[in-house]
Amino acid sequence: MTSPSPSAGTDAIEPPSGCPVQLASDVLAGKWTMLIVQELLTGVKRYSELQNALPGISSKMLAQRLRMLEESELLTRKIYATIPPRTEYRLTRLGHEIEPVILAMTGFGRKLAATQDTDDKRQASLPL
Amino acid sequence: MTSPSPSAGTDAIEPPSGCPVQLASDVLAGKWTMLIVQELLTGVKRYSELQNALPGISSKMLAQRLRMLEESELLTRKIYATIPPRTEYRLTRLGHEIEPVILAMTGFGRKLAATQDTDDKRQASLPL
DNA sequence: CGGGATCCATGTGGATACTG
DNA sequence: CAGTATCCACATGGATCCCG
Repeated sequence: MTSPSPSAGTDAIEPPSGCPVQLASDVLAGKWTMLIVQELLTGVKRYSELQNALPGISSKMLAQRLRMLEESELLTRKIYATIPPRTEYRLTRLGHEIEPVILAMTGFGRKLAATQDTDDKRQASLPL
Repeated sequence: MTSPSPSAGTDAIEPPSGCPVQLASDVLAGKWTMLIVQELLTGVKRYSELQNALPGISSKMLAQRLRMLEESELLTRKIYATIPPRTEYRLTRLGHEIEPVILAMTGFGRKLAATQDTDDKRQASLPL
């Protein structure tokens, strides 16, 4: 990335297959995935806690995303066979590696919001 | 994030609306968006260069994403009304702010790949 | 409480063809 | 070269009902 050599021989093109960015966004895609991870980043959460923290999510989507993240080994599920049942979701070590992504997206999201805020025409002709 | 206080009074819940992460992933979502930005991060690119660098993308998707990114002020389009026509795409300053996100995702993507690689049962019982 | 199953509306994205 | 237009297949995701 940092080597600006346009005609380097070793890196042919860089197809989507095998591209780390593609792998990551493949797993993190989906409307709620990032938000779920963001919640889990603050600690262990139960199913109902997640559902409560994510206003608007349906139980289907929550369960689905949770399962996806589990299959990708980003979180673990701990089931307490009690009555009433209780399930705890906890990020794995790999799951915690998502934090820099969340952080970066938070930073960018803020700049995006700030830009759209100061977006009125008063200085639309600012140089690039 | 770093304050583990579960019952802090100032942060009620954090609905998806207004959440920076949601804003960012809203703009960066889409199958090819990240890859396009990644290409543009290395410098100015023409339409055909992008299409060439992104094997499998259709002209429709490329144009569509490019327009989206332009509307979000993440890139600018410079059209040369020559024959044959020539269009150059260049990230804006705001667009370059995506780089940390790409970098973070690259890092995570690599760890993901490495984990899936060393995923055979030989040490499935490693501690979290 | 923590889901699974089903149905369905919409969005996303691919293929193809056409244009300035 | 740099797109646009149209059609269509499939994936995403919401609503609702049901179950252990």
